[in-house]
Amino acid sequence: MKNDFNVIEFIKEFSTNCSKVQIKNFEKGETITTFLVNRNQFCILISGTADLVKYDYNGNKIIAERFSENSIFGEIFYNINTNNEFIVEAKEKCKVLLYSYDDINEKCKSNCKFHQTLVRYFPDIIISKITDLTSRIELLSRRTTRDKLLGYFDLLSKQYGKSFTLPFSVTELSNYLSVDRSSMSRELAVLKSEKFIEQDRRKIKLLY
Amino acid sequence: MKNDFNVIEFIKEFSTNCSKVQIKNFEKGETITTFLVNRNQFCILISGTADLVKYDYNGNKIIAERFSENSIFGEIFYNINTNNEFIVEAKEKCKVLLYSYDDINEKCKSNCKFHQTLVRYFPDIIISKITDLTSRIELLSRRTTRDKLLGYFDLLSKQYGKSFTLPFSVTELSNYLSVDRSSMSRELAVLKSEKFIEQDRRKIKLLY
DNA sequence: ACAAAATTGTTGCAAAAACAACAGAAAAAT
DNA sequence: ATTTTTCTGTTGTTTTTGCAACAATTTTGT
Repeated sequence: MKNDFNVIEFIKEFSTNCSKVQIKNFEKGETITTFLVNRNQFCILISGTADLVKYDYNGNKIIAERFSENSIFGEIFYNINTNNEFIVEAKEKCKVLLYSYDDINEKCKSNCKFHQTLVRYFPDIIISKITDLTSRIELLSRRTTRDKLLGYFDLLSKQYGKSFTLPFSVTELSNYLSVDRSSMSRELAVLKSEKFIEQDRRKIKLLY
Repeated sequence: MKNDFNVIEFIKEFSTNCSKVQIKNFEKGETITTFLVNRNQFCILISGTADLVKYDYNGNKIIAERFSENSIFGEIFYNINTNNEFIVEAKEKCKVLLYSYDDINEKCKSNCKFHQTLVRYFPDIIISKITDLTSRIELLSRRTTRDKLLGYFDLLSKQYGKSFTLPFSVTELSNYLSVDRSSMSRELAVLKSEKFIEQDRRKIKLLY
């Protein structure tokens, strides 16, 4: 029940005339939304890839989260108190569902299929998001670049096995792990020289 | 609706004879639960303080999250795939509600008040958890100890103003920010010498 | 009230990460 | 097809962090 639910199916079901839903398309590089004012926006990425990014005062880019098909995001999940400007950037063509979330139980006038399905599955959708965030916290709490890399490779290997292609470019990965790119590159070189991994750009093979 | 909801009230309302709910007490230092097997446990901290902790292979303690009254936690929020052992430790006397979560819509036989309320408010409860986790990610993604400290002080000052008492001991704070205690202590000394803050143990005053 | 244990602040030193600059490779744009 | 831009790997240098050890203070336990 929890894992075989496909948001896409859910999207297909909703009646497109639901007054509280908008579907928008974005081109690569466009800003999908910013987390500045509290519009209670709740979004589902129907297709494409997007990043939740922030720039610190040094100009370092931080990729706080990466969204892919079926990911959920939006202002409702973000504490607007902080004075950090987050931006959701489309990495490629994206189709996004935008929903104005006030209360899960507040439906549109017609109580359409979309709302019925949303109420039914929202808890599960959102629990899996928490799961993701918890893993992310575990990763970021690691102290060394090496541990972050190995921890991240671990997560990927659970899904794809010993050989996989990073969902990030090397530069983006460093932003995702919140470390300096060249330092990370140096650490990758060490891991290679120690025969822990093979790596060529995005292609990684774990040798342990 | 979202923010004035009090889980305690919700607890008071539920009929204690709900077959899917357990209430347990824990003494300081006791392990409330571990995230090792997938029992789909969902917990609410009714009173007390507890930490979600992990120890890395160097013996460094990591406080992944701190729970206080009304916090929710449990295995359902944790990706059991990772080979990291997390423990929820009681920091003081704790009263905990344990609920076996299969599906939010699967109620007990009597469809008691607890289940009615849970279904009604679960989305809001859980959204506020995501908000907390997102802030935490922002904090951990900061690269320097100084930025982490200032970022954390920022969060606290939003709530308490320029003067406040840390909810952590200095040692615990370093575990929470995932930095070395002595390094953090050194950085605090620098912030003091630069007249950015005043600090004496848990007492902090921001001078900016 | 006293002893034991834990916490705190400090410092020297070693290790790691950030910063900066550069050349070659790949990707994107025209 | 060619130019421009971005990405990648590398390395020297500086800065920051981690580690270790210690004394002083505070908290805890008996």
